Amino acid sequence: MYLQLQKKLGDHLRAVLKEKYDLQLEAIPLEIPPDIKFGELSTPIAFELARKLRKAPKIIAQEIVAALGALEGFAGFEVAGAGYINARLDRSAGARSISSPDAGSVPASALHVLVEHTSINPNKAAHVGHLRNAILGDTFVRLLRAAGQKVDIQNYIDNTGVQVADVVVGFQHLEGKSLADVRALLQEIQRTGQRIDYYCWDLYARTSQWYEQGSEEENAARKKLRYATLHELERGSNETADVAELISTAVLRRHLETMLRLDIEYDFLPRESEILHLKFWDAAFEQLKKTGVLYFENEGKNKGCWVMTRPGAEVVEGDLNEDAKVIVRSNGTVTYVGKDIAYHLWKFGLLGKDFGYKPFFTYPDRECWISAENGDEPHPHFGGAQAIYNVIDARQSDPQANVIQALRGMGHTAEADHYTHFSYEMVALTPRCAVELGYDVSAEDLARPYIEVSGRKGFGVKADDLIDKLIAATRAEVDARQTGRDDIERQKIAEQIAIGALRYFMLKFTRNSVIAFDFKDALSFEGETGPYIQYAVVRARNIFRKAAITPDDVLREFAAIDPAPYLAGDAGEDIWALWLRAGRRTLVLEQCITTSEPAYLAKHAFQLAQEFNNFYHRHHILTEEDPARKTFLLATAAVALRELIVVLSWLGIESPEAM
RNA sequence: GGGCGAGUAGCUCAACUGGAUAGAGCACCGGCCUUCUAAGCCGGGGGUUGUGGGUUCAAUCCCCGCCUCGCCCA
Repeated sequence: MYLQLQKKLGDHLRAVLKEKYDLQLEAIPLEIPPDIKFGELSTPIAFELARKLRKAPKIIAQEIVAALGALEGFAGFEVAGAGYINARLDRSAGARSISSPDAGSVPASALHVLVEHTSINPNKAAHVGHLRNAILGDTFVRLLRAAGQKVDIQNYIDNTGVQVADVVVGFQHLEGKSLADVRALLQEIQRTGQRIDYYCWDLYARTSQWYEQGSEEENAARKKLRYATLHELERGSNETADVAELISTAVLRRHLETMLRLDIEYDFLPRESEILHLKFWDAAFEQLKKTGVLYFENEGKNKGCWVMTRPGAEVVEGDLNEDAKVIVRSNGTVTYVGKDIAYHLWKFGLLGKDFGYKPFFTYPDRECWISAENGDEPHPHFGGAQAIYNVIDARQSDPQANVIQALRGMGHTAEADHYTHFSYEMVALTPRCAVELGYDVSAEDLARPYIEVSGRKGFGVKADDLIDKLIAATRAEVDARQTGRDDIERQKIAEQIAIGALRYFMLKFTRNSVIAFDFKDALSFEGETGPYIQYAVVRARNIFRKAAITPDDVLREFAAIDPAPYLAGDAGEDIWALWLRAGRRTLVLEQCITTSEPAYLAKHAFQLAQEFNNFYHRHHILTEEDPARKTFLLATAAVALRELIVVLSWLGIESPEAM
């Protein structure tokens, strides 16, 4: 409702300014005033025009208001303060619009987008940092889909990188295991219900330490082993690569299981191994050379390398650019950014090559595919998107900028413009949390506000441990409250609340704020949390259950009464504020998408719940004696309930039947 | 050394991207369960927005300098 009215007022203002002052303005600032007493929409446009028109803002505002006349949906316009123009809505019409069944619907967009998120190295268990990535990515997918876009979800798997190599070194050289031994171990772990990703978590940390624990000669030999292993993985078709394939695939399955607990699914898992073996790079290299993005360096420290100019760098023609980004090293190996350019050409359908596809993981309602050298037929096709979002932490902004720069340099301007590095800050642990987990914390680290999680050190909170802990905590609460429900019902409610708490916790912070993780905050179910919002849903549902009427029926009855008397004056102010908030959903959705910031929707959900709780406390519905007023109050609850459920679902949070 | 991000209430964070009296949660203090579930509601204290300048009718937000912290690149 808000979004349409805002656009309508903006168009009308633009027309009035054109007519009256012959001014063509592209964007007219429209905002929601800090207090309802200033109306529902306002604009400070008169201040902006004061200089141009050489008149006092107040005079301009008065002239504009006089010229605005009447506009459908609005009750009137007025000048306030030093020159604000405030708009008052027609509250009855507003409430009608918000209560209608198709309120907040958006037209389908033709845009085909690709969101990549999660992308955990398949050599260890997922930790809290990965949870932030996956929850942000999954939520953003839901928002794009809510806006009518067609979205493919990809989870890129670096199965031939140094991290997987390290854990393979651990299996082969620290534990002395053969391919057959590893296979047997996997079966044993499966049989006994253990978690291979947990096993690797410890082994990876041990291996990382092992590289530095020996004498100088030993360490040098170990590092050599590390790179020899890495090269075996990249080459493929050897026992070491087979061990890596077994382990990384098993760990990947565990990651998908972990994420499924949070209701996070994927469509396609492109792997580094196929990017290498299907020679994506060779195709990209030709294009990069042809377009002049890459050039061969003949002198300086990058002599013998293929390099590209960094974004924003000022380069003087003919001068040596020592700061250039190396894409192909002098020994002929390709850097990570080089492979990434090839992969991103594929994402936009510009590479001229495709993956093979095989089914990998079955969800209740669909299949998740994985890349393969020789795929199955038939298969769905991925890639060739018009816009992409890469959910990758802020530390990768440099390489991401390089990939965008390369696309732009190759002439793919539209693609570069629709390439979004959806960046976010890391999740760190508070020193207190680290101590609580039993880690050795140096005095220096104890003084810091937070300590970075490190897979190499085995330092962090594993995702499944956190989820388990959350469910145990919510289960204890549910057991105390829901004495009339059986075990299965209680467990389901406990899981819904636990996941709601976790997802909300990861979404309430804006992306560029570092989360200093602490169990006390993450396990909190009061105040600005997921469970607080879920509780508001349950309260609303209880009203309808006790009243033995459905929200839909109430809204049909509501269509027959005039809400004006209940929304007018000071008495109606707080209820009208709740209706207004309910009418703001698409406005917030649009804001979230244009800024790639799901936190705004999380905040909106909380404020909606807060206003509903306030309303719930102030107006006792079931004992209301005036039937028309009762219908009005029930309709208010129905609208709040509908909005809460929709908004929570966009956040990937379920709305429990009871709490 | 270069680049990016951050610094707001005791703590954790917002502030619709330059607008009206800088807001929430937690913590603390005091009230409210015979009512549609208290995972809730109401009230209270708490601020020189790191710092010095500048632009503007208007700056937490933009520009410049400085101080802290974090992360990348070399």
